[in-house]
Parts: sequence; structure tokens; C-alpha cells
Amino acid sequence: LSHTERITTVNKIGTPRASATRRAQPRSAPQQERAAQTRAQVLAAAAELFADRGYPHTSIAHIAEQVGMTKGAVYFHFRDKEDIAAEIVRELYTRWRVRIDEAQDMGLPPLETVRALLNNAADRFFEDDIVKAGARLQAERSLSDTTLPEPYVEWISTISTLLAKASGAGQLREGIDPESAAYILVSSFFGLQHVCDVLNRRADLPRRWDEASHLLFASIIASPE
Amino acid sequence: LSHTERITTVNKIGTPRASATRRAQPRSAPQQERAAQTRAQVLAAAAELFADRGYPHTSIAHIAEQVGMTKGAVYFHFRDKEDIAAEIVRELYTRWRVRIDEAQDMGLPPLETVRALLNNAADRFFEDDIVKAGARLQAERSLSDTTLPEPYVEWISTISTLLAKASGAGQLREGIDPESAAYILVSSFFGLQHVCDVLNRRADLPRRWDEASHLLFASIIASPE
Amino acid sequence: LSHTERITTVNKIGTPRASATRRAQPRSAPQQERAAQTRAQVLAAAAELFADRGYPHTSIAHIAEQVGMTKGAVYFHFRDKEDIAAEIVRELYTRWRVRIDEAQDMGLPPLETVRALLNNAADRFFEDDIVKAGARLQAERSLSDTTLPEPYVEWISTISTLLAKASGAGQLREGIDPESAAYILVSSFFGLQHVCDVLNRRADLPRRWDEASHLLFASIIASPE
Amino acid sequence: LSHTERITTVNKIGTPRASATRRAQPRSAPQQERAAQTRAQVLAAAAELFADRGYPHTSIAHIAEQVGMTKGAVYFHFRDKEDIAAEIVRELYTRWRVRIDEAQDMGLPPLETVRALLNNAADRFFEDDIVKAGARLQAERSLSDTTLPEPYVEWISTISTLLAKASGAGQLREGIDPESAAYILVSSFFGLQHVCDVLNRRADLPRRWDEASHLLFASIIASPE
DNA sequence: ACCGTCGGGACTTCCCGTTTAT
DNA sequence: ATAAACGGGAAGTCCCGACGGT
Repeated sequence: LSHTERITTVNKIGTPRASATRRAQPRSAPQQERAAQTRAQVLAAAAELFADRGYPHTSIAHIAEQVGMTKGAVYFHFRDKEDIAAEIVRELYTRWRVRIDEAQDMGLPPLETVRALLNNAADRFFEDDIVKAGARLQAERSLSDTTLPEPYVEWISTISTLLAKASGAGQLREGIDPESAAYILVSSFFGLQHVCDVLNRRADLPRRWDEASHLLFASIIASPE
Repeated sequence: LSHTERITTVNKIGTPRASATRRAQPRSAPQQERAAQTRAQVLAAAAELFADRGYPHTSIAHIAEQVGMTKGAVYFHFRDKEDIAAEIVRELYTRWRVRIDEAQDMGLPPLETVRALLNNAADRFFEDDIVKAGARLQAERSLSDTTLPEPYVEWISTISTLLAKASGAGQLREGIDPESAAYILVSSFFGLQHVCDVLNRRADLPRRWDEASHLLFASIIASPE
Repeated sequence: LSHTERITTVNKIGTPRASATRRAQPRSAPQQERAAQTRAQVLAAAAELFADRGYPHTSIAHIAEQVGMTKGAVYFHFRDKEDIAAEIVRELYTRWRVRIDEAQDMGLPPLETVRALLNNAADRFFEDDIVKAGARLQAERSLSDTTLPEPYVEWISTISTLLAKASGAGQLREGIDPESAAYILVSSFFGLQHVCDVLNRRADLPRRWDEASHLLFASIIASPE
Repeated sequence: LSHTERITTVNKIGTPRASATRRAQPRSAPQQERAAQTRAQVLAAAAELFADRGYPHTSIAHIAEQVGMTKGAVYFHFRDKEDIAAEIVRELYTRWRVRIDEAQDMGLPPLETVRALLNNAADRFFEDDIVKAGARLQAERSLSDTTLPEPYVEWISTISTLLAKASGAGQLREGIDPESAAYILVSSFFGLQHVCDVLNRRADLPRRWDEASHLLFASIIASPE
């Protein structure tokens, strides 16, 4: 068994978008280094707090205290509270995108890719603070509509195209619409994750998802004949 | 077929059930008609606001303004902001309980009861502010742990026993555990509802749930032979 | 004819100023009676609360609850919160005036009258809620300058004239100014009462006042020779 | 003769003694000069207002306005309204302690020390806002029992031991108990100060206290023979 | 460049004294 | 005399800049 298809990458968070614009700046390099680190710490601390208190119950002072800095320091790195949250969500997306790419690069058949994707996601929800926080922030709509990508849609579309591919290969049960199935898969997944969180802090998420995925896929894939 | 199995009751909210005793003079029950009405209006207004701005972005002043009253008036009927929210959630529960009872009194076979229950719930999510608000309040954990019933568990246990009954009648597919199935059903339902809300304000919830329920039940019930 | 009972020692509080306007109203008489009683109850309850929580920490609702009535009922008898307090203070004054009159009617020598007056006052502070409350209200200046008599001055002037009389009779020590002595006597008395209250809820007020009065009078009265 | 025995010290208030550690970053003590100054200004303004309106009639906004700042600034330096008041009272105590120490270091005979102490206190009551405010706050019991020292007791005990010393030297009149005398002295003093305040804003406090102290001490000290 | 201190508003919850309809 | 509603503040919290050191 395995919903642990080792799609793991060491993923430094906090390396700012600047990493694209990263020019050669020999002099200030080491300081930049430290700053990036600090920034990452803030993000991590914020993620932890957001994950278990939610956005409104987490104050900047709170975050600052958690990293052992002052509010001023935090405000040096982030424009405002929402910016922190947004950054976490963005980080979440990039992580997922990475995972999606990795999975697709593994050359698995499409249905297996979907399975691997979701299983992996379940694992992340179990351990990764950024993921937990990001999901909660999304779910609670704490952030005013900034330029954040709409939640869920990327998951849905990715899975949808994978399922479409599978459908083309005749692997889907008669009458299953790929988009619909993807929608269901994704929303069930998030629903499950959320209920597990509320009810027992996700202690049984792996087991529950195992059961749920079996059940869902059973209806989706064509019977072996 | 329609998932509108006419489980409908006129449901007066705001009839100051329990919380009346909490207030000053519990004496003389049927007397102040207007008060009950006002109270209900407040609840309704709050529900609407909670449903689409969320708890933290809704201020008491906001609610008061919505009903065309002053904050003082609101505070006459409710102890504090959280009390309003709690009352909405409580109201939600009683409504659901009513629906559950009705469904079970209809004498349908257990599986049909489950289906009817969820279909009906989907309908309510589409139109009823109390339901929308209550679900959101629940999902966003805005209320500090008062003596509110844990969310979801009642749904799960109800459906679980119904499925167990069905299982006893051999109507469930081999290897399906009633409790697990109930858990999945409920969390998928809530997940779907939530995703639909976020993505397009639940415009397509009926359709989506129709598809999802077909898919889920297909895996749960025993194949017709 | 006169039921203007000269002997007003037994001191009904709350008999409203209306007692002057008291016409023959045979029918409503008993109700008037009850009203006066209610009023007195309110006053008593308020006094108790004022005495040990102070004016600002005592709410109208609090008072109403204490007498088992509603706020509205209280507002029937009193114009506003301050009116209640003012009435208590006024009541305090009339009581004291009564005591002063009584003492002077007893035909004691002036110095003994002073002594009796203060000793009696000390006793009242020990047991009478109106006195305790009135003094506290006075001391804490909770009441905006309504038409209340200035505190202390009546005491001071009364004692001052008594001492002047004693001075005329050569009973005062050389160089003692009656007004100054009165001032000192009164303020010492109130200071003592207050300190006793703060320190141990006046448990030792009698003893302390006994000691203090000996000490004070020793300096005031002429040495026996 | 002067009851202004020059026990005067320049007394900086607001040097964020203890309460600094309560705040966020206790690090770097002597750094922000301006902050300490602001803090002191707030305290001074608050003292002035407390002294003549009393605690409940003084709002934080009021205080802030008085110093020409915003509430936010005030709340940076103090936890809440009560904290401000408490700080004033604490400041009062330290000032008094300083005075007591000074007086005792002057090497006067004990009775003279007592006299000097009280005379000096009378002066302070006449001019120093912190003293006025502190005394009023104490007297009106505005502060819920925090860890403030009990009022009056320190005065009483100090004077008590001084009198005991005098008693040992045979300077006290026969039958005078030092503790009792101290109690009376202190409460008379506070009573006088209070009555003077109420009656004419302490305009005649010096004169009154002069008279009172003569009268009191005359009964306490042994007759010259 | 990075971080800390201090201060600024704005807003919200909640309470309380008070009338109006009944 | 009661239940209901009113309106006005009060306290307190939070997010956030404008500096000043290092």
C-alpha cells in the first residue's frame, strides 16, 4: 500500500519572489541571506498560528512573539497581515504545482497519477503547516480578493484533464464526465480533510482518505471486465 | 426524479425557547408577540450577514442597522455577538433534527431515507440563510467552544445507523462499513457544498450534488445483482 | 385635626414628599400605602448596594433585581439613578437632624451634647445602611452638584455653636476656637470612620472612636481645675 | 514657624520601573528617552484628572486628549485604565517612603519626626497632583484589589513605631497607646484633608492642619511638667 | 539593509441609563 | 408596572506607519 509515493522535494519556503530577479549582488549577499531566513521563519510561525487559531484570532504581535521578533521587524518583510497570509497561500500553490509536475513527470498512467496526487496531498495535510494553514485560510475566506488564484480550480482542472485522458483510454466507467468527477473528487477530499480536522485534528485522516478514495475510484473507473 | 422530497415544515425561528430563561423576567410566556418577532428578525439579518461576510467581518452595528434597530435593541435580545451566532447554529440543529425525524417517519426504506435526507439538505443549503450561515459559522470555527453540539457528528451517526440497517438487509455492497460510509457521505456533502459556495455561490449545487450522490451511492449499495 | 404626627422619631423612609399633598383619597389610600412601601424598599436596597459597591458599580438593574422588580418600576418612583442616591443622602440628613434635635431637647450641657451626638453617630455608622451609603456617596462625590446640602457643614456648624455655648460657660480650654475645634472634630470623626471601613469594615469603629474622642476632648475642654 | 521642613526631592515619575518588564521588549533600558517622558506626561495628566474628577468620570480618551496624544499611545504604555491609576498610587507610595526615610535620616527626635512627616504631607496635598490623585483613588476604592499595598497602614505603622520610641523616652502622656495614637493621627489627618478638599478645594488645609496638629499633639505628648 | 521603539487612529464589543408603547 | 427598544459612550484591541539606531 502506499499513499506515500515519495514525491518529496526539499522545499525552501521564504526564498522570495526575488529569487527570479536574483542578480549578482556580491556585497549584500550574506545579509540578504539572513533576511530570507528571517522571512521564512516568520512565514513558518504564521503558518502554525493560522493553522490552529485561524486568521482573525492571530495577531501580528502574536506572530512576532512566536519568532522572537518585534512587530516592526515583521512589517519590514511584509506589507501587512494579509500579505503574510497571501504569501502562505501562494507558497502552498507553488508546492502543489511542484508536486503535480513531479507526478506527471513520473510517467504513470493518468489514473494512477490522480491517485498519487491525492494520496500525497493527504499526507501533506497531515504534516505540513503551510498546507494546513493555506487550506484553512482558503476555506475561511479571510483574505479579501487580492490577486490570489481561485482555490480548488487548479486541482480540479488538473485532475479533470487527467481523467479526460483516462477516459480517452477507455478507463472510465460509462457516463462519467471527467470534469464532474474531478469536481467531486476534489471537493470530497477537502471536505474529508476538514471534517477530520474539526473532529479529531486529522488524526485519522490517512485511514479515512484511504477508505474514501477506494469508494470514489470504484465508481469512477471502468469495471475490470 | 427530484431531490425535493417535500420534507418541508414551516419553521418559526426566534421563538425564544431557551434563552428566554437566561434573560431577566421569564414570566408570562405568550405575551410579547412583537419581541419574538424582533428577535427572529435579528436572527435572520445576522444569518444573512454571517452567511456572506463571515463572522468576524460582521459587526453588531451592522446587524442592527440591517434590522433597522439600534445596538441596544439587539443587546436586549442577545447576550453578546457570540450568542447570536450560537443561536443560529442551534436553530440550524433543531431544523435538521426536525427534518431527520420527518424523514424517518415517512417509512421509507433506510437507503431511501438517507438519500432523501441529503437531497433535502442540499436544497436547504440553496435557499435557507440560517443553514448557510450556520454551516459557515461551524466551518470557520468562529465560536469559542461553548456548549454547542459538535458539528457533523449527528449527521454521521444518523446516517450510520440507517446504513447499518440497510446493511442488515443486505442492501450494502460487500465490505462497506456503515460508519465509514456515513463519514464519507457527510464530509463529501459538506465539501461539495463548500466548494460550490466558494466557486459560484452555490449556483450549481443541486446539479453537482445530484452527480455526486449518484456516484457515491453507486459504490455503496449492492449491485442490483 | 392633625395627623401630622409631631413625633417622628420612628423614621419611615420613603414616605414621599407627597405626604404633604396627602389629600383624603379613601379609595386609593391603600395603594398609596403600598407605593410608599415599595419606594422605601428600593431605597433600602440601593443603600445596601451603594454602601458596599459604591455608586458607579451599582446599576439600576442591580437595584431592581435586589428588590425583585423591574427597572421600569424603579423608574416609576425615581427620576433617575442620581435621584435615588440623592434621596438616600437627603434621608441621611433628615435622620441626623432628628438626632440633633433629640440631643438638644434632652437638656444636656453643651459639651455632653456634642459627645452624645458623635457617639450616636458612630453607632449609626456601625449598623445603618442609609448612613453608610450616604456617607460613601458623599465622600466619593458621585453626585453632580444637585441641590444637595453641602456635606459636613451642618455637623460643623451645629457643633460649633454648641462649643461656643460651652466656651461662654468657660468650659473650653484657653485659646480654643469653637469653629476650628468643630471642624477638627467632624473631620477627624469622618476620617476615622472611613479608615476603619477600609481597613476592617468598621469592625473596630466603636473602640477607635472611643479612644479618639477621649483624646480630642481632652485637648478641647478646660482642665478640671 | 514653618511646617515645610524642606524635605523635598526632585522626583521623576514615569521612569518605567517595573511595568517595563511587563511590556514586550524589556531590552535596552536607557534608550528611548522620549518614551519615558511621554509616559510621565500621561501619568501627570491622568493624575490631574483623577484628582479633580475622580476615577470613573475620567476616560482614557480624556487623558489622551490632555497629553495631546491618542488612546493608542496611552495603551502602549499602560495595560489598561486601572494600570494607570495603580501606577499613580504606587508612585505615591514610593514618594512617601522617600519622605519617611529622609525624615528619619534627619536625626530629629521621634516626636519631631512625626510632626515633620505630617506637616510635609500636608504641604504635598496642597500642591502635588500625584498625591492628590493617589489619595482620592485610594479613598474612593476605585481599583479592584490588585497587589497594591493597603492604604494608611504604612503611615500608621511608621508613626506607631516612632511614638513607641517617644514613649520609651517618657515623652508621651500617661496612658497613651502608641498604635492607637498613630491610628488617630493618621485618620484625622486624612479626614481633615478630605473635608478641606470637599469644602474649598483645600485652600485652607495648611491652616486647618496647623490647628489640628496642635490640638492632637497636645493630648499626646507629656505635659512639660 | 535590517530591525526596534513608539505612536496613531479606527473600530468593536458591550454596558447602562433611559424612554416609549402596552 | 412591564417588556421592549434607544442611543450614547466607555474600554480595549488591532493593524499599521514614521522614525531612529545599528
